[in-house]
Amino acid sequence: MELTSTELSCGSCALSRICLPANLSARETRILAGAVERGRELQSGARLIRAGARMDALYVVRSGSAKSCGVMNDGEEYVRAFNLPGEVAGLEGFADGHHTCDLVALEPLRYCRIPLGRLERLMETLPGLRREVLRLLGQSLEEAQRMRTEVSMVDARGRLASFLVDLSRRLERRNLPPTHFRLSMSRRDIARHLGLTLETVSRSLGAFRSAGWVEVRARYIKLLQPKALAALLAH
Amino acid sequence: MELTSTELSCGSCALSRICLPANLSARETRILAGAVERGRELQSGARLIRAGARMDALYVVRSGSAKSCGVMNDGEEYVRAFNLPGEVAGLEGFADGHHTCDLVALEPLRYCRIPLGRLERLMETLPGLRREVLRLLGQSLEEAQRMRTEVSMVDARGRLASFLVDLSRRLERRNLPPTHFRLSMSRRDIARHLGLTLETVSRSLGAFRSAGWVEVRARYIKLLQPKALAALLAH
DNA sequence: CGTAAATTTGAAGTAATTCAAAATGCGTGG
DNA sequence: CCACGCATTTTGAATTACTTCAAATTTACG
Repeated sequence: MELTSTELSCGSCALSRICLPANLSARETRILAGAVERGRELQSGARLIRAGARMDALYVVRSGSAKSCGVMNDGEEYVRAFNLPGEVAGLEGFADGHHTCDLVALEPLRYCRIPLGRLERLMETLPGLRREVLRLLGQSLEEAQRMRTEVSMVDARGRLASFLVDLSRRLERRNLPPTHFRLSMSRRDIARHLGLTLETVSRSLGAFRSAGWVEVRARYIKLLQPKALAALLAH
Repeated sequence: MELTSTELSCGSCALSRICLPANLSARETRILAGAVERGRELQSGARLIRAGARMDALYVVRSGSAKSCGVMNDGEEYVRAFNLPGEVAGLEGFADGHHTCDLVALEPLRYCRIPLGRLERLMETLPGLRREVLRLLGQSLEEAQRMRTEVSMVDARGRLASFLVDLSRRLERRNLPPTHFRLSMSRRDIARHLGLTLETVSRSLGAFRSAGWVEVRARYIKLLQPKALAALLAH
């Protein structure tokens, strides 16, 4: 039906400026849209991707949020990334065709799915898509490497500040309030992401609160002085 | 001259099983080789890539070794990776067309260079090359994410053990002695790579020596009990 | 409204850092 | 070849940021 197909098309999606089609021509976007499958709504805790599974598609968060996570051999969980709407997950599967971490919904989640076979065939003919996939991979790589040096060189407060400022920026890009938001992830998830314990995350947040930089009520965060947080990053 | 062109061709390069052509057909390798430029020998300390520079090519170490590094805003150096022969550097530039870290020779270094324009044109027609570049990016991403969780979850000795075991594996793949090698990087470089201080690296190596797991004489390392080191990783 | 989960707060312990000095290795020129 | 001097590495002692363990408090949800 006309309406449904309009809803499905990337061209009319609110995320198109952020998502994979961001830098594609209208024509390329239309063709890509033909390969995109829309997933049904998943509930919090649902697993979109499982570590070890064959990589059969790219997944894009459409609404809600997710974490890319796994467990170390000692059973400890780690969190590689949090995924907001428009962000592509599962790219690490390009390494050997298998995923190495789970993708877990943090709240009710809708997503799009681009089967790998169709993506590869489209990349053959669409140079823009080719460039975009490379850009996406490069961006994820850059981000992972930046996070790596951050975890090893910056102290707990610096890392938490960086996390909050980065999240704020990403929300802003999505036209969501950048200074007044709800964390969809637990303190434990944040800690596992930043290489800290949940107690240290809580204490650092407490320090920001005491300094008057943020307002914290459970998972609701208000950034009162984002610049003070950003200043922590400059060291 | 015939000889020179033979030397230049990827097909006859000793690294072809490890390098970019690893999974390419003979035909694709031949075509790719036509786009590869051979750099002159650089001396230790020379900078192949500069952070901030426009990404104009992919660089591959042909002999010697290099580090991918940069400086934090507080002036501290960090080391994202060490690059051995056959390893491609500068992939993070795909993010926005600019490099974000330097590539510095750790010893006399020879390299190959694949201009980006030619690479992109070749990817248009060579599906194998396309897949290989994606694989390479995926692998770098996976590696960066793995390192990130390692830095945040594993203690100093575990990280150093992981570094030595990984290096050993990479040397082995290159038909170099995996248990008896010379480190081309300083303790400081290793520390900056693992998110430690050089003193901690030295002390951890000392602990391995005391345990009879390694023999250390300056930069010469002999792995006496690689399995003991590998066991540290399993936690 | 009540119970389990999540978060905060507290106190003690520890691995790694920092600062400092000694020892070793390495290249250079006598 | 050996001696010199500088850079790297090792070793030592004190400090500290973060963790760990434990308990109180708040929040979420049936």
